[in-house]
Amino acid sequence: MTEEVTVPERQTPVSTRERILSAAAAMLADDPAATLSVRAVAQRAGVSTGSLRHFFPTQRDLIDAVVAAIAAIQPTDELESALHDTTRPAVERLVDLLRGTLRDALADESARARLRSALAAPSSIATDEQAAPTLALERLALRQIAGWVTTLHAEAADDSDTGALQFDADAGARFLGTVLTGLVTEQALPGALSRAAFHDGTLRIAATAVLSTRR
Amino acid sequence: MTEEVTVPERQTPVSTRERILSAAAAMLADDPAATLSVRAVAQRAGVSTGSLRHFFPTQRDLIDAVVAAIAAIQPTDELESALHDTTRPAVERLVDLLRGTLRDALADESARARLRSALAAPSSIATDEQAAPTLALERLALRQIAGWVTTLHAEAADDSDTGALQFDADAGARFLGTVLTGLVTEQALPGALSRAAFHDGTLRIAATAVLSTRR
DNA sequence: GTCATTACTAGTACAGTGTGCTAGTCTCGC
DNA sequence: GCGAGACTAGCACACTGTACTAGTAATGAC
Repeated sequence: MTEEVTVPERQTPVSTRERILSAAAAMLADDPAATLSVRAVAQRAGVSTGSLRHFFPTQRDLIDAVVAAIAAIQPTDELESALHDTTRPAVERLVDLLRGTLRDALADESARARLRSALAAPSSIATDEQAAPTLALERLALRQIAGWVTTLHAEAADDSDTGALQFDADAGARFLGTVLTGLVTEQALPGALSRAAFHDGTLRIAATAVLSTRR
Repeated sequence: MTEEVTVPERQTPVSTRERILSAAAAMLADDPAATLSVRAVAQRAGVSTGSLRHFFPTQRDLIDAVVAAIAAIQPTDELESALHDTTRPAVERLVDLLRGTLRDALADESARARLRSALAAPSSIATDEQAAPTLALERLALRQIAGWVTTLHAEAADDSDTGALQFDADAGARFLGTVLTGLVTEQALPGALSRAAFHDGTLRIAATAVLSTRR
């Protein structure tokens, strides 16, 4: 019998499920473009693939759970407070929010490394299945931007004409996301200094475009 | 055509490369979301994976070649002629031009490689001196876009109010360039397939924004 | 108490993926 | 002839997701 150990450890101090989720989240933090392969997550969590598959029968289930967990933690920036400062034009506020997002992205030292690793991925064609983590996180970010756009657009439409028929906040958010991606990429390219001066102009054009979709 | 057969068949009636490409194109026609796995394409083309890999060392090369072949059906030069096709809305024409530019950029493997290597540079701070080539090429592209914008904007301002005070074509071109950069980058990231559907929407927002700078 | 049902863990097996590698064939220039 | 290079074929490796079985621990019924 021996029973030399494990008396308290026997009953999972942290549940296996928790360990799996936190391992997956850590991997996603290391590399947002990670595929979150079942085996890799299980190994990092220190459990077997069988255990993992008991809680998450399919990879999709795992990814959904991880993204949901991350989404639950999402804190609200102080930038958000500027969102409702109605003393300033809506476009200016949106530009501020975008500028803040851009600044955060550029300030992150590892951002460029992650972008590079994503681009250097061996098979970056990747089926949509493999891209699921990336897409899910992207959707999360876009949802936040879409929230800003919806708020500001409703407000703008309020003090002008009724307008804004069939306004598509998702398309606007996606558009703004693309603009930010472009700015981040350009900033990682040579000659960044001479381009930085144009950021505000570009952001203003983009913000104006999204907030004046009436017509 | 009496002699309907086989005289030239002895020596690869259709080159292996052609067969591979047409097989891949056929598979893409069957299912636009097909993954185009190396083995599946080789089997459908009736060649071995080794042969396929001789012509297309990597899956990326294969897909690029297929996309390029499909894209080649519609040459770019005629896009320019569409610039002055006043029967169509200016925004539509600008979207077409941008779409063509984007397509060319995506089909160009060396463009991706350059983007990757530029981002991989350890300290990409790089003085503006070193960045001279990059900036020169960029200026060239932006000048072309600025030309389009100027032409189309002048036309649009013509049939509406005088407007367009202090219109800045350079800022608009730079903005459009950033959008294109963003799209190219996103397309190199995982999940590109599911994002491609939004390209037109994003380009249309951008084009509209640039061409309606009056106020 | 015993015992059965359930929850969980571990590990293996299979089919599929991209890519590296070697060995063979074939054709062309000398 | 014959050597060099283009081409072809196929296997091996390291991955991937998932199905599957076997074993262990906890829980509840009786």
